[in-house]
Formats: sequence, C-alpha cells, structure tokens
Amino acid sequence: MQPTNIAPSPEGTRLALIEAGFRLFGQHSFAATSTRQLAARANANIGSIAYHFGGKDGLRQACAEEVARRMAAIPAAVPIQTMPSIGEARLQLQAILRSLVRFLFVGPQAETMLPFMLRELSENGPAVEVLYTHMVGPIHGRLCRLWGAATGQDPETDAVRLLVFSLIGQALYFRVGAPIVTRRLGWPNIGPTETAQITQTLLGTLDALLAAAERP
Amino acid sequence: MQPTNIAPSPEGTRLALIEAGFRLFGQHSFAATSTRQLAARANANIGSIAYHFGGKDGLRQACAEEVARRMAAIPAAVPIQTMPSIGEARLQLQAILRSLVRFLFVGPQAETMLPFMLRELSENGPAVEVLYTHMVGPIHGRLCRLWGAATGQDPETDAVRLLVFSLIGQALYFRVGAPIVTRRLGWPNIGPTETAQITQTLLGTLDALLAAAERP
DNA sequence: TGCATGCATTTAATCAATTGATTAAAGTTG
DNA sequence: CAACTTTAATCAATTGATTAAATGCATGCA
Repeated sequence: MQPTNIAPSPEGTRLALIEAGFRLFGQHSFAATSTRQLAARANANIGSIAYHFGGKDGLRQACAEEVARRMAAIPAAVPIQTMPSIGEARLQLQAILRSLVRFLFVGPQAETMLPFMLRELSENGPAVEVLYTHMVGPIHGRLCRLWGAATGQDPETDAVRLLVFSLIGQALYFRVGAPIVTRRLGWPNIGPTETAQITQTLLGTLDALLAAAERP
Repeated sequence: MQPTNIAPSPEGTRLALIEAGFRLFGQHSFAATSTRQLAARANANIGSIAYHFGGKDGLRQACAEEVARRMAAIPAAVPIQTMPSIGEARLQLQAILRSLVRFLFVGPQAETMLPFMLRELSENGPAVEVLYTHMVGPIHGRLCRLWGAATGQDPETDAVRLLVFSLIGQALYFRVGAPIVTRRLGWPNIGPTETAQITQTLLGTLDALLAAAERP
C-alpha cells in the first residue's frame, strides 16, 4: 500500500475536526463520541462533519489517513545502512529503541495521536491497516534485519521475529499499561526522568538478549 | 481492598447478563453496546438489567466484581515458597511466566473475560481497580521477590520493578497486539503451537536477563 | 393432596433524551 | 457574480430507563 496520494495537509475547520477526532475518539471511543462533542471541540458546526467527511465514519477514516500522513513524515530518524558491521548494528538497534520510546512518550503526537491509534487497534478500526503498513511493518522489518546483522542469525525466522516483537512489546506495554505501572512505582506521571528509566530498562534487556545470542 | 464480601456466584439470568457483558463490552465497548443487545444475547428482557443491576453501569460494575471472583479462584497455580534457593527461584519464575501465557491464551476466560479487562484498562473503567489489586499487584510483587531471590538484587528497587514489568509486558503485548503479530508471522490464529513458540521466546528472554544479572 | 398466599422475577409498553444525518438558507471569499 | 463553506432547524431512529401487569414458584394451611 502506497502512502496514499499526496493529499494536502488539512487546514481550518477540516483540520480542527480531525484533531478533535484524535482526542475524543482516543480518549473515549468512537461510539462514545457524539458528532456534537466533536463539533464543539473543533469550534465547528455539526453539519461540517457531513460536509467535509460525509459523516462520523468519514471523519474516523480521515483521522486514520492523517496518522499515515504524519507517520510518513518521520522517515525513521535513524539513517539506514545497507551493510552495517556488528557493532554498528548494535548501535542502531539501541538508537531505534530510543526513538521508539521517544515517539511513545514525548512530543505532542504522543498526547493525542497515540491514544487514537491504540484505541483503533483494540477496536480493529480502519486505522489498524495504516498502523501496520506505515509503522509496525517497517520498524519491525528493519529491527529484524539489524538483529540478523548483529548476531548472524537469519532475520526471516519466526524465532527472530518473535524476539523483535517482544522487544517492541515491552516498550508498548509501558505506554498501554501506564496507569498500572505508574501506580506500582509511585510515579506521579511519566516525565523525562521516568522516560529515561524506561529507556534504560529496555536497553538493558536488549544487551542481555544480544549477549545471550552471542554465546549459545 | 478485600476480595469483597463472599457473594454467591450468580446464576440464571443474572449470570447470563454478566457473561453477555463480558463478551459485548469487550468486543465492542461499553458505550457501543446497547442494553437491547445485552438482553438479546442473554436471552433476557431489557428490564432485567435494571432489575438486577440498576442499569447499564451497574452491569458493568457487576462484571468487574465477577472478574474479581474468578481471579480469586486462581490462587497462583504455583505454590509459594518462603525462602527458595537460587535454582528454585529461577524455576518458579519460569513456571509463573508459563502460567501467565496459559492464562492469556488458553481456556474459556481468555476468550471473553480478558478482552473485557483490556477494554476496561484502556477506558480506565471500574475494573481497573480490580485488575490491579487482584492480578497485577500480587503477580508483580511475587515476581519481584523471586527475581530478588534468583539474583540477589533488592526486590524493592525501581530497576527490578521495571524489569519485571517489561517481562510481563512482553506477554501482554502478544495478547493485545495479536492481530498484528499473527499477520506479520503469517499465523492463522494463536493455537497451541503458536502459544508454545511465544512461551519459548519469553523464557529465552528470562534466561538472558538472568544470565546478564549474574555477571554484571 | 389441593389450593391459596406471598414473594421474586420476567415481560411488554411507554417515556424523554440523545443520536447521526439532512436540508435550505445565510455567509464568506476571490 | 460564483464557488465554496458555514449555519440553524428539523428528521427519524435509537438510546437507557421506567412502569404496571403477568408469570413462576416455593411455602403454608386445610
């Protein structure tokens, strides 16, 4: 699936409605959000939703497409190297893990877009397709190749793919299970300090797994 | 919080409605489920919901309490040992991880109760409290103590707690992200074979982390 | 046993409120 | 003027809740 045709970034009422969708769909759920709530938060009229998107479902779809648009603009902060050495591969694995945590916990998109995507995931909504092709797929594939380069294992193995998933999964869990984790650790919220601790934990696991892969 | 007073296990219409709540609240969402859908699936009348639970919110609450009831009946399949040796601690860590995966992917409760709980988690619903006090809290605490016994580290450390969370998180991720994982690996679904593979991956990570903790 | 009593539960009908969608008119901009 | 956009009013449909009546069912008494 291509990054869809190059649609212009939305403006004005259209954009405001999409951002209202991010927040409200993510915070509550698609079904629990009324068109009136959406219009109110976007300072728009109820009819605008039908005019711009054809209806509530259309707005949801537009939100998904906007996610794709913005994710395409993050072309993996880490530059791609075709034939990295073992050491370079390890460094890149670490760098990607760092940027994943950053994406999950820092910045404005983490505030609205991410809850929206997670909600879509749990409802098997139309954004799942986008999430997979633009984010999970590429990142996972690249991590598998890097893992192969760092350990000499075949990247196309179920074992490697599962291992990489469990690596990503740890990071995602801290995001999804944030209310539980913060409570257990007595954290007030997940700020820079806490993010750093999470990053350290994940990098530690990566190191341990790499060490274990070295001496079988 | 105590396991609430010893309420009798629900029967008949009451039980049918609760099970309809598990399935429908979990599959769609609380807001997206109508009382008529609930009554239909339970082969009951709409009014029964108000009669037994006072309303839709009451049914949700009753579902949460039923989760607590059933989880209390699973008093950690693994027997508690007060002073396990290093080797015993490792074995118990493995055993608990296994039983966690089993709980997540096998059995009837995994089919209905678990989606309900995950949904409640993402909506910060009333079942989160139950989920924490009866499941996450005890399991996490025990894993931390076992980790301490197996490695000599202080179980009350943020580092250990985060590490244990990342261990649990891997397992939970495979459950939450199942639609994505199965797609990437070309799995038709998550059956016994796939569950075994997931278990192996998690146990491998545990071994690697334990090995890393041994030689700092 | 036969029957009446009393309580618990279920049923069908109705309620006001809210939902998403539609429409024609008014506004805005180039 | 002509297009694009926004507005306010109205629509039928669905929502959760409520009500009074009907049903089931065990118990007590003759």
